[in-house]
Amino acid sequence: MSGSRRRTYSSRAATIKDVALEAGVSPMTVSRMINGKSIKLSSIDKIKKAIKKVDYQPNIGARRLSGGRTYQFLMIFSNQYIAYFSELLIGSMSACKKIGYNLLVEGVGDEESDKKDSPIDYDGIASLVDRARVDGVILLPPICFDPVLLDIVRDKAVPCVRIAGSPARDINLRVGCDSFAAAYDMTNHLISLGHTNLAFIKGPVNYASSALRYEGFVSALRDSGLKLYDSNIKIGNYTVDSGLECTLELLGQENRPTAIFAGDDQMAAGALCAAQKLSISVPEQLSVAGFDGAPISHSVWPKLTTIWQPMKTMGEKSVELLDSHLRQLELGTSDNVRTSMILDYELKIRQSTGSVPTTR
Amino acid sequence: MSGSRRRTYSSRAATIKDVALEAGVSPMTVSRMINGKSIKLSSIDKIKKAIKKVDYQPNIGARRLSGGRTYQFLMIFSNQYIAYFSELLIGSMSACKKIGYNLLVEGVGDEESDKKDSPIDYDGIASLVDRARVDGVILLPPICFDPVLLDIVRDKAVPCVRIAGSPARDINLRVGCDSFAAAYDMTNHLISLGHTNLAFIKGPVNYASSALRYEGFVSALRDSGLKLYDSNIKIGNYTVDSGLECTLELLGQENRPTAIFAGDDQMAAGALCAAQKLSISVPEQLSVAGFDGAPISHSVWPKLTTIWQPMKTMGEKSVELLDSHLRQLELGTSDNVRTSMILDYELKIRQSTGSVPTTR
DNA sequence: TATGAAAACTTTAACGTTATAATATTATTG
DNA sequence: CAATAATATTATAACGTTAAAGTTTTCATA
Repeated sequence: MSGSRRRTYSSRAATIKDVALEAGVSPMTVSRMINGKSIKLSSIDKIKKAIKKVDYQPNIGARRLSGGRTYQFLMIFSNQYIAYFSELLIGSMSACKKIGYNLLVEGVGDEESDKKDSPIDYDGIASLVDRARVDGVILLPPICFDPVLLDIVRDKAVPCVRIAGSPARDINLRVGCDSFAAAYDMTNHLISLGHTNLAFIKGPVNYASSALRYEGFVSALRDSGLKLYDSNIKIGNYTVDSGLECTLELLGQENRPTAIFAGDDQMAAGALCAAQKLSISVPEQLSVAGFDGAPISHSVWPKLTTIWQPMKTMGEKSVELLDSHLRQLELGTSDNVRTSMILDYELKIRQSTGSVPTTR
Repeated sequence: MSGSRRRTYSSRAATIKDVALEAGVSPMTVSRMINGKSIKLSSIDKIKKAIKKVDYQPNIGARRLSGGRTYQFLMIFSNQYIAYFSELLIGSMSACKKIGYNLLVEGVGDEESDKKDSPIDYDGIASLVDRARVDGVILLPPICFDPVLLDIVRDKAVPCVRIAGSPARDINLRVGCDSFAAAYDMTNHLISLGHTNLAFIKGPVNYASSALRYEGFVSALRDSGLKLYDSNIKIGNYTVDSGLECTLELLGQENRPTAIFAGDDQMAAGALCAAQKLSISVPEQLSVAGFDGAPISHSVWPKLTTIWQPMKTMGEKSVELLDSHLRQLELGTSDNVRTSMILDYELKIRQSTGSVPTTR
């Protein structure tokens, strides 16, 4: 009975038993407390103190083994938009660590960004949810718009958070920014610089975010009484190359715009490339704006004026949302769940936008 | 006795017991087999078949609870070089999934890339290794060069893989590319284009990778009998801005180089910015080469000629190396451990390098 | 062939948590 | 205030694996 049987570690981590002993209650009461079940007020205090005193942290292995949960969330991202997710991932991971969860990460789609069609391995995802028995799923854009994937998630009846533009379908957990308002603000920034001939490069048509950003752009123009030329609307696919293509078209036109608002930073970077190719200087002769606040936005020259989104926080919040949702499910408390979280964005004015050229 | 007591899932995952029953041996034999202990040949076959038949996958929670291991690795990266690690991370995660491990991820240093000094929270790391009881640590560059961190890892006696340039100190597990050879090759590529006046932008002096890349450059010059001007060596810090600064200096000189080899892609991107600022066209008037094959290398225009490194594979291999090291430790088999893995790089010739300008 | 040592295997108990069921306490009602 | 209902607590068993100890088999040697 002299201590632990097998552990070779020098020090032993505190267990729930230690807490119980310290607080003078049974281990089960401590467990109930940790899991948010109802507890006598007097006990709550004692247990909290005891937890702090013995520096207790739940053993995830034991929890998983005993309980119905797996204490794992699954984050699904698109291999085509890796840049997007580093910060999100970091945020989610740190939030997971806090609540004693593990985060699985799965990339879907083809890794070559060249290939147009990305055959997603739906069966793979489905079986992953089955085998790994994750307690929740986090869907990153753009796959959070994928109808097949959404159906799978719904069929598996696994809680799911979408990180993205708009509320949609049966999945009601969501973290995002107000894309419409952000695009509206950015457009007004351009208008305030004196631009009257503005162009917009949309993202893929089947992404909800594309539409919202575009609508914000259109609304701002309308509210300022500015005309929107059809020829100033191009459709890209959130890649540098597509931004370059679209911009070449835009700048090759008769009635050339003085400002280009790209639906994301990749395409905005492409726009910069195009301008450079044509020896058009930014921002003197052309203003370029992006969206996302991706790393690339300050790796190019001039640095991109863009809409910065709190990616790390979005990652954190998505985990917290899942967690509170699970608690609600468990307790049977219904309805008063917060299902949607809209976070603040920031309009980052940098060097790629400037006042409208006087002569032309 | 009617089935499981509490699980609410519809189907039950196969356990080691099921395998044992199917194979006609005891669960313990199956366990021993899975953990690489010596087993009779005849049994191996039966058990393998049984595992496949019942579709068995070890329950990580139970393993962790029972055994001495935690089945967790910790990956430590620098917040200042996030772009670096997405692919590495993905590789490591997928390898972890294969061997039933979890991957914790921890960023250190300040997140603002502006700040010059990055106060690393060493105590935080130390306590993380303590509390989380990770079975192994993966150190990404540049923190794999940090002497304090290396000391901590050694003191904790936790197995550690370094992903980086050179073998060093007491930590002998390592995955990387041959930086010297890669830089040598790249330099030869530039020389083969006719350049004779080459410049190099080094990374921070205390990073081993910086030195190796630089040495490769120097050697190639020497082997071709080319002169290396002191004024053509600048020191940056692996950021776009520093690349821009250094390049402005280089191009402001009397004896202006026709090719600039930057120690990494970020600085190479900065070099492109500088050229653009000075209206020097790349590659017509100036060739620029990078190193790493980072995402940014094909987000700029012209696309960067660079040394592509198999980041994803490096991530995978680092996990596999840790795993086999742990097995060796457990079995007591010594010495014949593979401690270092050098992977192939690729010289990606893209648009930022071209033949030496004829007139100047 | 008997003997002992090594190798392969099995039994038992334990890891730390929570589900369930049984018990104790508190609150509510007639 | 007794009786009942509601709430809070506790005891027990189980989750799936592996360490340690005990048992059998295999193999080499006397």
